[in-house]
Amino acid sequence: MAALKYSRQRESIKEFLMTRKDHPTADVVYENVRKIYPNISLGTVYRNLSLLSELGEIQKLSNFGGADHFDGCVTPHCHFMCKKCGQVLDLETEDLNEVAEKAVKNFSGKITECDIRFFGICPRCMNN
Amino acid sequence: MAALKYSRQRESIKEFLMTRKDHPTADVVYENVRKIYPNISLGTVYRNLSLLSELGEIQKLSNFGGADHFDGCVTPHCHFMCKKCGQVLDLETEDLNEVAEKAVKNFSGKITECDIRFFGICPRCMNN
DNA sequence: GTTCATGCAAAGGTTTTGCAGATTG
DNA sequence: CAATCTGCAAAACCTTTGCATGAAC
Repeated sequence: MAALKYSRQRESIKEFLMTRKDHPTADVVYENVRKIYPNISLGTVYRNLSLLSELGEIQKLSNFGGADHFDGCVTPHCHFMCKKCGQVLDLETEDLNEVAEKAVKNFSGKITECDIRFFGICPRCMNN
Repeated sequence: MAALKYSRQRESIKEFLMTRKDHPTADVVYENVRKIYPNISLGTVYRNLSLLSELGEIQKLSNFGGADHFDGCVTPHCHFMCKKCGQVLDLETEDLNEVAEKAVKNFSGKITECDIRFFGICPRCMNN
């Protein structure tokens, strides 16, 4: 496995994700990190987002529809997507993964992960 | 809203999906329906898969990484994706959506849907 | 004959990749 | 100096769309 070397771009991407409580797409990350490193390329952003999520330092939220979203917070929690504005929010829930895995019947494979997502209208869109 | 007209292509796409218990991607649907209608185009397959899922006659599973998968069975059930072979399978579970929605705390928006997905190793890959 | 569906091909959006040069250790 | 990372651009991938023709009603 390749050794990891420091890169200021990667550091900046991670820092940016930490400061956001929404869950930006790669493109949004790119636009923002570009304010600090104007020459950074989209390819580098994608490469580092992939790398960071393999390392478990960020979370990749695949397929809430269009582009992937990224979450700087890796403690397990559920997500909610607003069908009106497309925003992805964190949800506070009771511990669900255990419950979910217990609910599976007659399966002879091995379950290693469970992902629960909610859809609906977000608080902000409720008032419009 | 536009009136719906019969098309043998749409019929064939739906029939094909009904006979499959796995959850093929648009591309697999295309390859198979092509055996019956060699001139059908990928665009038509996509258009009809979209239409059928809007009509509620099939289910679109856009949550598993790469291409979308389609399920001819519309009764609610959970899905499992094998991390080794990429196959998407049905899972038999207790009724979970209700449990899940009750577990949400302190949320002032409105939840209309909940989607639970499982990942791991499928029975077939366990034996290899 | 009007409307909708099709086939084709081009374009759209998102993500990955090859490569030469820059950076890190 | 060797290994990794970057910027750039091209390509890959999946899906949607415009348009002229064909099928359904």
